[in-house]
Amino acid sequence: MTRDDSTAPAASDVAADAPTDTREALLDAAQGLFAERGIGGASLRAITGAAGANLAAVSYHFGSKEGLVRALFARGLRDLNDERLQRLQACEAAHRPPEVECLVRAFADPMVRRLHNEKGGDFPRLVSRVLWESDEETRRLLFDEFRPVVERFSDAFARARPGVPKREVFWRFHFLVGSLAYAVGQGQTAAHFSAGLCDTTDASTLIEYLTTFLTTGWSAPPTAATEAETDDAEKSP
Amino acid sequence: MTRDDSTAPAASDVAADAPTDTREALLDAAQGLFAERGIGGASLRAITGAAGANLAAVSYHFGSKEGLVRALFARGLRDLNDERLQRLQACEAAHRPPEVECLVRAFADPMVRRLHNEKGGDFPRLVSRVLWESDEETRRLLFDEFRPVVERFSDAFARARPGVPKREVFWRFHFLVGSLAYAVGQGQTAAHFSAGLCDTTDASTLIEYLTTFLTTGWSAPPTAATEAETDDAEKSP
DNA sequence: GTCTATATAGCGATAGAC
DNA sequence: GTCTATCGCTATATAGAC
Repeated sequence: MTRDDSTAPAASDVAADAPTDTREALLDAAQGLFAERGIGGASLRAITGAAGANLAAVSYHFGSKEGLVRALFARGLRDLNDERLQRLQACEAAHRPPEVECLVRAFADPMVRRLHNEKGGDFPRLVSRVLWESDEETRRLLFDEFRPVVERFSDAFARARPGVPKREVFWRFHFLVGSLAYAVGQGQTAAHFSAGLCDTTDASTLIEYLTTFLTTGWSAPPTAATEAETDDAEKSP
Repeated sequence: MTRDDSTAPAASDVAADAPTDTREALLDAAQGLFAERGIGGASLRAITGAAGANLAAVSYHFGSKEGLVRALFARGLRDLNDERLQRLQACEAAHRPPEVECLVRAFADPMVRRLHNEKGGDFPRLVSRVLWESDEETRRLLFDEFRPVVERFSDAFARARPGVPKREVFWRFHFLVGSLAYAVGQGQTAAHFSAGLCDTTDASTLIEYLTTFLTTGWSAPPTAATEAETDDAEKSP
């Protein structure tokens, strides 16, 4: 009898190198091309071509282009949302109420750091692009998965700056998102206009500059209202 | 002989109601649809349909879709650039060096105010969208007309904050542009996540909140560098 | 699971009648 | 200046062979 049946594949010629061979390749290629050209601007032909797959593979694995986008958001946001919320909890554990700088870093840092990960480095740019995307339905796909994070952070910022009316807190958070998304998605524009002085590949400097600017912006007292603006704070006019 | 030739159009059946009849209608319709759906997302068929014109009218008046975009940028940026530069000069005349808040308002106010002009109110949204547009060539069309304004303002901000290294000035200006463009182009998103608390139609409040946040952000001292960062200021480390 | 071939639809651009 | 008609191209999606 031969004992080498223990070394034989024994009914399992499972995945060659990845969870599924072409599925991940399609997701990676799509992430890069969507980030570069926008979702409307990257065709399935370009994506399947870059992934070394056949055009019909998208329909097989994801059903449609929208299914591909949805799978992409789900894959990328799971990690990003988790990390942001985890760091938010750390801020809340460290100080009560949490400190603004800690919240700014908790929101911005996971995004900026991912910019230069070898794996999935295009995801922040994709998110940035979709925030401005023309198609309302595509934005909704992202927002549905994003909403819990937005609500938790808005809430934390409101507790960190109890003197600022809720409405202004929302706007400030909106300004923060805009700065971050533009920095992440259009860093090349900064490099362009600054004649190379702004270095897109230097994530550490970018996150420090962002934190300085945004944290200080949050430190501003509430904007004096032209009329009665007594939301839930600032008793005296 | 009939004398009614004097009542005949006599060589001047000039413009019915506008500089050129359909040309302006095409520009207005294109501005609205480009702002709403993006340049790639708005077809010439949709634009000519909205303008009540024929599909071939775009080719006749502008040569191509790109020619239409170019004419749109030229029409809108002429006024916007002029107003921004004029207000910048006013800041420089009032104080030497100019004050940061004056510069922030000079840059942001002309954009926000246009949001609710009956005429051309879609132009700020168009600019915001194109800043993120996939197509590099389209962005270049905008940037070429935008560059003088960017350079003048970067320079003025550098003089207003002489303690901040040039590189950080560029990044801060980049953050400012991102906040402004996102607020202008995606105000509806703020309204959405704030459950209506952020009112997109209230330009006055938006400009005040923006000015508060950005001016305070600019007031931050230079970010402490991890290594020697002696650009042109901050002599002592 | 992966391929070829094709159905269906929309795009920008243009020639030529009026 | 404005229209109709059409060319040439590319898109997504899918049916059916392997």
